[in-house]
Amino acid sequence: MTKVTIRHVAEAAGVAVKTVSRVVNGEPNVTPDLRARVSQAVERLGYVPSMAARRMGGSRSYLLVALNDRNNTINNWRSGRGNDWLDQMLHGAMLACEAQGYRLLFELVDGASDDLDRKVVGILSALQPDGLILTPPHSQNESLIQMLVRRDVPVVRLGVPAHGLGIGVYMNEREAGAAATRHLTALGHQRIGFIAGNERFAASEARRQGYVDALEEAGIAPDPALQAPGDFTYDSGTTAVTGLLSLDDRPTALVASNDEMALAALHCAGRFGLSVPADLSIVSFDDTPGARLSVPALTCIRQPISQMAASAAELLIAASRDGQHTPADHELPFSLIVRGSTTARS
Amino acid sequence: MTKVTIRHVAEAAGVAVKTVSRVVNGEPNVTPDLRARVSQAVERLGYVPSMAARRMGGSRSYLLVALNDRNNTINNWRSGRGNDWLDQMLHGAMLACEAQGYRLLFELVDGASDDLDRKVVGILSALQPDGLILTPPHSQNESLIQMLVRRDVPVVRLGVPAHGLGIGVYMNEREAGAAATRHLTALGHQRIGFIAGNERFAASEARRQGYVDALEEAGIAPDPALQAPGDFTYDSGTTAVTGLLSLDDRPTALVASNDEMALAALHCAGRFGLSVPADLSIVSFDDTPGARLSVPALTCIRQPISQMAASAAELLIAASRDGQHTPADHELPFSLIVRGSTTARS
DNA sequence: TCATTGTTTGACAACGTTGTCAATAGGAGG
DNA sequence: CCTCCTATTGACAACGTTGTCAAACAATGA
Repeated sequence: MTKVTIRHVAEAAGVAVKTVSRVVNGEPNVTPDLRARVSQAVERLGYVPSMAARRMGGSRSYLLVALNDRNNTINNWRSGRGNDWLDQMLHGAMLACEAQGYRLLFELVDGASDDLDRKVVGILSALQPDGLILTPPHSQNESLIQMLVRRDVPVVRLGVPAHGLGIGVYMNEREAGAAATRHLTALGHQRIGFIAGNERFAASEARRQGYVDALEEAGIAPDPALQAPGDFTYDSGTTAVTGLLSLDDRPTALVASNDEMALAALHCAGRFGLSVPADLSIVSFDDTPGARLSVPALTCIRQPISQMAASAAELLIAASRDGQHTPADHELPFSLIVRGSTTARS
Repeated sequence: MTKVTIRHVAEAAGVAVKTVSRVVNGEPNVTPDLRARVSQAVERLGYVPSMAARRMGGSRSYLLVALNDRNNTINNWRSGRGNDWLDQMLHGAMLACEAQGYRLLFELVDGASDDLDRKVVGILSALQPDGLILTPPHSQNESLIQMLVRRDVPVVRLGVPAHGLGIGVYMNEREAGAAATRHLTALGHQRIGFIAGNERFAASEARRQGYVDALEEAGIAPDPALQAPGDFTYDSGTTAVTGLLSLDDRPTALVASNDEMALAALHCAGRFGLSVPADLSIVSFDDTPGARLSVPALTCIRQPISQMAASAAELLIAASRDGQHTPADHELPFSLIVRGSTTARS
């Protein structure tokens, strides 16, 4: 009933502790006979190695840390990612960790540059993780990442290309912006408005560029008056949409940079006597639960969040195991989910 | 630039490592002189003790683990708690941990009883946390908790009274159900429907009882026909509401056991030609973002989730520090947030 | 046969901290 | 001034694992 250590297993199996260690870690050079005896003892005693001792004795900690900005998790949708971004991220990363005997520790950080650096170093010193997952907007913090790379900590940057500094796992935001817009041009829309996201996030500008790309593809001249600023919040969506719908030559369709602003657009349209999608088509980004439950449900771009997180974890584990530190970029596919908020131009 | 250990600090300050340990841990019996010298060295070298080594050497791990059911986090609102339950929980618990130099590790578990027990024991062996936070529905799993108590692991049970087994941190669900209902009776409603939650969660039945309590208080005989089953999902809400609104003597108000089913009710009401709140008042539970963004916004009961989580963490830290293991119950207050979905009976 | 190579096994130090206990210093009381 | 007690400091073992290295043994080739 008391704590069972590697020594107990060794004794039970009649071998040296090092042999148990080898078996538990799947190392080579153990005869099948011994391997079986040890495995049986492990099973029978219910032995699970202590992470702390592993970290002390060996060179790995079997721990990954995910850094998230505090403002992104507080219950306010302020980040534009919605609460289930976190949810999916954790789910994806944890499954991948679990499969490889790793654990994920989730940390909240905030604060300005210097303070943040100090905090991250503290986390590194205390936890000594085998790798770090950075989420937006910190995944764009070049100086922070430089510091981490200098310290030889494997780093995955979620949501942005790494461009040689760390490992990037992301979707093509620009292409996604284009896909959203193409969906509308294909439906015959010509006047298409765009509600931008918070500039703090690199994805915001990329999506806007994609929007412009698709318009040009369709031979439509991008009209600056149709591009409204936003910051991912409901209120900013209301402001933006009010402006766009007040134009003399109002748009027949909108691309909103996230679901929340799209919901604002949905409600706002009603105030202008417009019905969605008959008078106004709306495409957005995120595919949050709110987007599925609205009436009509929103056509939107879905990010492969949990796959991105799973890849991130796998890449870090591989990097730490092989002691490699190769920068890399991994682009994952997004998907366009067509629902009731878009229709052909009447 | 390399790893700085307690030995480096000791050397820099010209004292023994044990003295540094004492200063870092705020132990008594160190002269102010030395304390200052050591603190300064710690600061200058940027020393942060290694959690792994602390766990190895000492008796504490400075780590709490929160156990959550996998089905509650997957992006589907299936649990009835909405995604931001997780968000708020993490936020509250982490803040409390941070304030005391602890860390929180979030773990997903699932599976049936035996399997679950084994998994939890594995987590205990690997991580050796100073305490465990259980979320619903596992916080109701008496056999699991008995096992944990037997192993002397401090346990907080979130969302339910502990009744002598572990530490309970919760809100009074029954009273909350009554408060929601009282709000409606006070507005003059007589025919008040109730949409129940998933029976797997103890809160579901408690809320229903509170509903009955409030009706009786108001001298209204509870009508079984007005009580519809549900499981916290949108679809179950639709089914329930369709049934209730199809009654000859249809209710003028509804209590929904969570926001998502309330949103279903909101949409459903439209299909029956009823407008909310003029023809149908709706009160719900959770106060999720969706409840605030709907039109009209939902009147609802708000759980003090992040406070509950913070208390949980604080109680565990105290319990582990004092080596105490006293069962206790802590009830936290809920709040009724009145918004646009309720009005006086016309 | 003997040296050589490779495979399997284990002994032992090391990791960075805290718990224990002994040594020392400083003060109080006689 | 001496003794006793307490406050302060430090030396050292211990925690549970893995890395390193050497020993024992088996297989290979000359």
